[in-house]
Amino acid sequence: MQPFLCKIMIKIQDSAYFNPKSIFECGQMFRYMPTCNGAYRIVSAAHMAIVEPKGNGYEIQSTNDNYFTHYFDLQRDYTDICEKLAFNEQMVKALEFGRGIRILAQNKFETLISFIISSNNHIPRIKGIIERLSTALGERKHFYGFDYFAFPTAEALASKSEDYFISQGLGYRARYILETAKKISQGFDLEELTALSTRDARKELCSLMGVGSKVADCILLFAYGKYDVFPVDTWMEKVYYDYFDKNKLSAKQISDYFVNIFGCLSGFAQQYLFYYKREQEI
DNA sequence: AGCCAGGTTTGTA
DNA sequence: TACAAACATGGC
Repeated sequence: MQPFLCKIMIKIQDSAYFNPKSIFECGQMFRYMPTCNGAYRIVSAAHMAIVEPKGNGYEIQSTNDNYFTHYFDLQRDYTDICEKLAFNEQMVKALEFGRGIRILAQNKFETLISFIISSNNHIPRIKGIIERLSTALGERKHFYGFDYFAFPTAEALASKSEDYFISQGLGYRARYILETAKKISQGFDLEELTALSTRDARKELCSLMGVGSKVADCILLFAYGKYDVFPVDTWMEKVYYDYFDKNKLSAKQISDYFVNIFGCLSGFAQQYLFYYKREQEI
């Protein structure tokens, strides 16, 4: 501890487009814990941050300010995005409801594994499984009196057995996690995909066990900053039929329908709609 | 008590 | 290419 040093921290002066509840609970990340008075403790990869209200904005204390400045996508102007996404009445409502959402720039491996776990699964359960794996296999860390566990490395996951992951409640996803962790630890380079087109990067991600088009789109959106994707899950199918059109379409067709409308801002549109719809019906 | 979840894999035509 | 069954688990 160095109590005499002034701790550098991130200050959010204008909270018009920064709301921790919206950011963390909109379904893009799973390692968050609401504490009190609108504050949150979060873990991303090997880093931890504490986000708390201060004055008209927020203060973020973290293990790595550079990491979280990028993570929160703080340089982006969301005023412009929200203006362009106001396509219809339901979009306006979703934008108003989720005003403080920001699409996070998350760790690629953590996002890959987390969204393999997410498939055909409930968010509360996904959170539980991820915390269990992190506690068991992640490096123990310490920050401001809090113990936390880094997200497990590919090597740490690859060193376990399929039965181990079944014992952790992963069900039939146990095999997917093990196979994909092995592939990553054996040299499959997630960073290399950054330079590829969205289409090519998606194809590469889909070559990993447990990654289909929806999970791939979530990884592209939440970890690669590729915003020209529109992940379609059961909630987004409801959004399509309730707010947009009644034509019976496949998930792939629904995704294409929305990308055709929202283009390079599709990922943002999807996230506002997901948060809005799920919070209405949950 | 069943339904369902931020779907993918595998098999079939 | 398109469609359907199988799939483990547990929160609600």
